[in-house]
Amino acid sequence: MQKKPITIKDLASMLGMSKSTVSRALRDQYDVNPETRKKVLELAQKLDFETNTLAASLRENRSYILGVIIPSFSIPFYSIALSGIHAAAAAAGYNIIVCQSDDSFENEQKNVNFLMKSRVDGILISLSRNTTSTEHLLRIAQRGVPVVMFNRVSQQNTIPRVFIDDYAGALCATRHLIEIGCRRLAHISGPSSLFLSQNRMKGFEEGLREAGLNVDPDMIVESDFTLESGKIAIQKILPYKPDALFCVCDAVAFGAMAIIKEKGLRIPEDISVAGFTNEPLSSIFSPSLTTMAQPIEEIGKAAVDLLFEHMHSLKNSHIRKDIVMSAGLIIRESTTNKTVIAQ
Amino acid sequence: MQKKPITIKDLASMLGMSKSTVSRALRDQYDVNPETRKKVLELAQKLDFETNTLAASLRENRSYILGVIIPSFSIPFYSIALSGIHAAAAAAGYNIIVCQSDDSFENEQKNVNFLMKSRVDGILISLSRNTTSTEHLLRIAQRGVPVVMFNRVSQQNTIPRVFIDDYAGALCATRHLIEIGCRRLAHISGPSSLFLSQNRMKGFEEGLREAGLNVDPDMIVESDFTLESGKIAIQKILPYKPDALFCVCDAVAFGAMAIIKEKGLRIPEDISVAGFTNEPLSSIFSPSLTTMAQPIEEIGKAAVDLLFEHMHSLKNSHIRKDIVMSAGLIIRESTTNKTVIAQ
DNA sequence: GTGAAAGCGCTAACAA
DNA sequence: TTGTTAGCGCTTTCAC
Repeated sequence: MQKKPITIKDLASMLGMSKSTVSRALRDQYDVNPETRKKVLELAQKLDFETNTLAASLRENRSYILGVIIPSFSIPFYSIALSGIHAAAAAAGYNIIVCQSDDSFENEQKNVNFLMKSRVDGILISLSRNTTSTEHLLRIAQRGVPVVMFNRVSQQNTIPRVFIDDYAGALCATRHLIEIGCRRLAHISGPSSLFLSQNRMKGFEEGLREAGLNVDPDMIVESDFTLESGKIAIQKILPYKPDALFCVCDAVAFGAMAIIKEKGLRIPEDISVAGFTNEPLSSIFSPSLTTMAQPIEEIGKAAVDLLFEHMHSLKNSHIRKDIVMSAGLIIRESTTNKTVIAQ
Repeated sequence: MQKKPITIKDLASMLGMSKSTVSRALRDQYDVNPETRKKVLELAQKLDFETNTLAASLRENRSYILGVIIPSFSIPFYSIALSGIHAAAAAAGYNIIVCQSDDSFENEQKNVNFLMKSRVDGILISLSRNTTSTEHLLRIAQRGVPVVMFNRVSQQNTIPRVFIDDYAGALCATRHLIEIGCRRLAHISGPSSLFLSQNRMKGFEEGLREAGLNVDPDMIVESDFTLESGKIAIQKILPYKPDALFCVCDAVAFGAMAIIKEKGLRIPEDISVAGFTNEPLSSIFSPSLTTMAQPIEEIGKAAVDLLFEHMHSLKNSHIRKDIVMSAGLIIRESTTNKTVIAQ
């Protein structure tokens, strides 16, 4: 059973002063006699007093808490992004509540409602795979709670966004594959409902077109970002004998590579493989994985910064709408150009 | 700027009834005229009313929120454990606030204080590497807020714990390495301050003793669970020519294997490698990694269950103290017994 | 520099 | 079944 915690009222009566004086002494923004403050702080320390933030938030009408909604804790990208978000929020005196949608739109709506009920001061969200509308977000934005989408953002840009230029990144990776001599390029895409997947797909297709290559629908298979889905997708593609594979993310590439090796094909000699994200393990996988590196922690930090801009903005000040970052090509063994190496 | 949200008072005045009736109608545990309830719910729906949980929690003296403290979001184990914790908590109508200590004792204490100030109903914690005392936890337990340690638990058992039998797991892995013919066994351990590391180390040592092998201190090097630290540790060990390596976790094993391969040594022919955890990638790493599989989500769920037991327990009821689970050996390529295979 | 008093939004006696 | 009232712990006018 929970014991009744000490309150400022307790402190006040023990010290023979009023609640208000104790309250003021506890924070350092008011004129309080140094003597008085000292006494208060000493007793508070001694009795392990802790301000009830529930009460303070209720009174102040702000909680110093940010809500974060992610598809899943288990996706490495979000683990890292959360570190960045947590750090940036903490630096500004904010704490975070993290919810996961499990890629369900219904859960995502529930998460939003929960965060609203909890009176968070702002919300960061990476959309679920099944989210097709952003009405639930517009609604809360209209209620005055700022929202920022990050990574998995929607196409419509009424709500500020922080994301990677996925189109350019995919184009870059595709050009690289073509430059090293590949001609039969395959792509394992992400869920087609996501703007992010669409853009990486478009970048891939543009890369092919640029080089005068055909886009073969049989060589494009959808995944759900998981290792397992990568394994399944590549099996559908292999019969068409690709000489290169561009994957929507590293995890999918890992799964695909496992199967490719299992079938006795060599990477990169028979098939070159490129991923997207640059997960920690991609540098030590065998072969190490060529990939488009994303500044993950920075994305998290940027999302928090942008949220603060919108939280503190006056009506007429100039604030950023979107922040677009770029991914950088890291060439590793999975796409090494054997001809070049031989020289 | 945040607009004033609708309150029950607003609803009451619009409907011409009292706050309490509205409050009662909104929850379904009171006798309220079905007609009345219907009207209230309809208006609430229409106006997007959302109970202010800050106020409700303050009044009810309970928040329906569990606090979770983990060393880092970026450790895969915790990503998965969080999924389990989140699901188990949600099933019981609880939400979670997650804090990371970044393996700093100071941060851990700050996290505890923050959660106490936020009036969470219970706390789940995996200790930071630098936590040597559990006084901060005993203090809050005494204040009536139940605490459960999971995974990284302390040796002292005043506080309920959920953990793996690390000693038995390590012993099992070590026996396996010896059974396949290895004689010069090395160990990359975790931070020696952690009970978990100590137990895995003891299990390793016992395995050697059982087989009449010496424990060579030069072949035991400490890591901090990261891939990088595994790379560094193995370099110190290689000069002593081990024929087997037992790592405190899979990430460390991945790092070590990368270096072993770089040096031109073969796995498992020259060195067999075993890990601990069974991370998703260990099955598709090259070579795939032999490891002690942990039921990670179940650990998270068990921790939540145990916390609820302590939260709801009457003084005299029988409640569990510790929950100990066991890890299971998964044999893969990194320790394949070549002699056997050749048959 | 300090105190008295009101009120944030909600729930729960107690009355009616 | 519904209303009245008090109060959770805090901050903040407004006096003094």
